[in-house]
This record gives sequence, C-alpha cells and structure tokens, in this order.
Amino acid sequence: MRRPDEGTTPAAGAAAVADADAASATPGRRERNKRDKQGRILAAAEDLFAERGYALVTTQDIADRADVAAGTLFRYASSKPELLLMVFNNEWRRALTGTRHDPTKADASLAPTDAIMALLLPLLTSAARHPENTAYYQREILCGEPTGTYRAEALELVDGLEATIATVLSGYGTETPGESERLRRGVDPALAARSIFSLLHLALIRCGLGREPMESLPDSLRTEIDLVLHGIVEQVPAATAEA
Amino acid sequence: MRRPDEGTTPAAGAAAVADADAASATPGRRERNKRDKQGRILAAAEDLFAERGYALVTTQDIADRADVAAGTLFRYASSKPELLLMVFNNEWRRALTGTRHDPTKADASLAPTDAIMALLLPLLTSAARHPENTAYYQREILCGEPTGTYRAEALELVDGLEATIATVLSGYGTETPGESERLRRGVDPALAARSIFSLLHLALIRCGLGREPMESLPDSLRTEIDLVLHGIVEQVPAATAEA
DNA sequence: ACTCAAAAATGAGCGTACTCCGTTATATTG
DNA sequence: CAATATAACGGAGTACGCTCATTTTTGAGT
Repeated sequence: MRRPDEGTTPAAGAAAVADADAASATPGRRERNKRDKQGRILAAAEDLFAERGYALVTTQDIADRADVAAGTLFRYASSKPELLLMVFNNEWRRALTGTRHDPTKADASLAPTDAIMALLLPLLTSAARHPENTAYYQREILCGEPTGTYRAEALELVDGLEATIATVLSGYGTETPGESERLRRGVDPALAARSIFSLLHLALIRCGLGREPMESLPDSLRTEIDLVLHGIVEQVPAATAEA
Repeated sequence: MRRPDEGTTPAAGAAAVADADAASATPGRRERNKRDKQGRILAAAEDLFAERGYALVTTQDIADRADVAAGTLFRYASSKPELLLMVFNNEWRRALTGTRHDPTKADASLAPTDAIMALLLPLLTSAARHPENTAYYQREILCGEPTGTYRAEALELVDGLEATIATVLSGYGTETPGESERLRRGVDPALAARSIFSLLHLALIRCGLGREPMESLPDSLRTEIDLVLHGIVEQVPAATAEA
C-alpha cells in the first residue's frame, strides 16, 4: 500500500550488509525496478509533452510509451498534472544549475533590475522552448492540488529562488561604496521577492497562452520588475510643487 | 445550429409589430424560454457552487436542478469552467456596483494605496464569502480557455477595473495642491494597474486554496500594493552614503 | 389550419483521468 | 528451501465532462 517514492531503505533492516553509502548501495531488485520504471515514465512524459503538448497527451499514451500499465502510472505520479510538475521541475533545475552563483556576493555593481533579470533569464529561455507547457506548469504551481508530491517540490524550487532574490535585494541594504541604490526602509525582502515572482508567474502564463508574444517577454518582464523595484508613485518634494 | 446566446432579435424580421424598445419588447415564446432556462441555469449553478463548492458539483447536478437535459446545459455555457465564470462575473458585478464612483474625481486627499484598496475592497469581501470558488474563478480568468464567452466577459470586467485604477493613478500626475505623492516619470499607469492586479489575482488564489488565511488578506494585500506603489529600492542620496 | 425550415432540446454515447481489487514479484523468516 | 508477508503491478471498471445524431418545438409563409 506504500507509494514507491515514499522511500524505505532498499534492502535495509536486518540486512547485515556493511553498505557505506546511504541510498545507492546494493539497491536490490525491487528498488532497481522502481528506479527503472520511474526513469521510463519521466522520459516518456518528457518526450510526449514536448512532442504534442500537455493537453493532447493522455495518461494512457504515457503509460504505453513507458511500458507500464495505466494503473501503475499513478503509483509514480498521483495525477496528470503531477506528471507535468515532475517533468518541469527537472527542466527548471536543469535550467538553473550553473546560473546559481552565490547570491550573497552577487555583482554589487549591477543595478538590482539587472541582477534579478540575470537570475530569471534561464527560466525565460526554457519557457521560450515550451511556451504552452510552461504556462500549464505555472498554473499547477499556483493553483494545483495542495497534496501533490511534485507540486511540493515545485514550491520548494520557487521558494528557493525567491529566497535567493530576497538575499540579493538584502545585499543592497549593506551600503557598499559602488552602489547607487539601496533597499527602502521597512521593505521586507521576502515579500518583495514574492511580488516579483508573481509578475513572473503571470507573465509566463500570458505568453504561454498566446496573450503576449514570447519574444517580448524578457523586455516586458524587465519593465514590470523595474516598476515594482522603483515604485509607481513618488513623494512630491515639498518645495518643488510648481504652479 | 446557433447558440442561444449569440443574439438574434427575438421575433424580428418581417414582424410588423411596432415595438418601441430594442430587446425587451414582445420577446416571443422562443426568446422567453431561452431567458427562462438561462435564469434557471444561473440560479442552479450559483446555489450548487455555493453549497458544495465548485469541485464537488457535477454538470449533471446543475442540469438536474435547472431542470434541463445534460446536453442543453452546454448550449448555455460551453464548459463547466464557463459556468463558474458566468456565476462569478455576476457576483463581481454585484460587488462592484455602487462602489464604482467616478474615478476621475477620486478623493485626491486619499493616499494612492488607500484609494486603490477602496476600489478592491468589495472584491475582498466577496472573496471572503466564497474563498475556494473565488480561487477557481481567478484560475479561469488567468488560465482558462481563450475562447470562452464568459471568460471574455470576465476579462472585460478586469480590464475595466484596471482602467479605473490606471485613471486613479494618472490622477496623481496632475499636481493638485493637497497631494503629497505623484506618478513617477516614465511609469505607464496601465502597466502599473496590471501589476497591482497581478498581486490581487495571486493573493486571492493563495487565500482561496488555504495557503494564507482569509482574514489576513486585506492587510497583506495592502502591504503588497504599498510595496509596488512605492518601490523596493531607492536611490542613495549622493551625500548621505554614510561609512 | 397546414407545411416546412430553422432553432433548440435531448440523452445515449464517447474519451479520458483515475480507482480498486485480484494477481504477481520480491523480500523475509523459520 | 518452503512458507509467508508485503510491496508493486495490472487492467477492467467508474465517474464525469462533453459531443452529436435525433427528436421536438417554434414561428413564418401560404
């Protein structure tokens, strides 16, 4: 009755095998089979979503290509949306690795808008490759079943990125000589990061569903982020109030 | 083969009836039947969604309560999500009427944050009554089928409100004596309004799906709007850069 | 009043996501 | 190695959103 993913140590228990490493040592046939199927399912979903688009792929299609029964599929992902989340969590992780330089020593000479855009750029590149599926991905992240395993993973991913952005923003608080901008007093960096991500989510959805052309996304997102960074209104300098 | 909604004049054509008004005069049996069913369907959907929540209501349930056949339902709304949009467009219209004082002469003494919150408050009140369904409504507005009739209506509603907010923001450009804030140079009021709405959409979703308690919504939304209005970072005054 | 074309309603039927329980494969124990 | 327990699998079955061919209703023309 256990799901295959909710890990139990493979051949653990009384097994007196002196396995040094935690997970990967002597997985046992069962564990190997599971891993194998997991891999096949991931590959099948990846390929089919890419080929036909999320909406035109049936779970049966995926099961067939992965060479598992229809019912088995749902032991590895509890729903079709969860399959999408599984695939795209991978995609986003891939896109992000390498770009994720230590945020604490982010290039301070960069204007905050540019610093943040640099962090988000790989996601935009990925989105340009799969616009529609990316939109569905965003939808599931934002509105999906709260219980999904892969959705939880996606939320972690997003939270991580938000935290990174928050850290970058906080960096502008410590007055380094080169900087010309600093965090406004009373602003919660975490909340600020979340607001920026809100814009990203919805921009990706707009483009993915064709409400806005994909090419204009980097520019328009930059403009939006710049807006929230610097604000919509400003104080009227007491003296300057002309007329 | 025509949908009932794609209006044709009721008993129009060669009918020599000297009907003064356009739509409401002598509708003819057909038109009356349609209106009647439309009304029954709206009422049924409204009630059932409110009673059980969107997810737990089947289209069959709605058809039964409206006393129409299952197939007939889809002549009045092309999908289940469209039924939700139909219901909530009404709800939002109801919530907004009365509050929509002329934005061009909005109380200029009000800080922009308060002015905008005043416009959005009725929506928050409505959301508090149907948190989950409101979240689904937002989802459909943002991610729904681009072809839906009622979705188009919803987008118009939202666009209208955004335009109102944009107008309010523009108002802060014309330097009225009382004001202490003005629109920053180079800021597009329409884009600003859209960003604010992005925050609203996602805040409603977060609360509706239980990621945030409903009670805290007005406060937290206010904080977010305040953030985007006044910005996250500020220029470092050349002289003030201490240390 | 009768005919006829068009519009609307109907409900059986279809595709698909997901479930459930009987079967099979794997590990554990004596 | 046999017996047993349990995890994984399979695939027929189910529920539900939606479609479509057919039937019914409506209203204009004669």
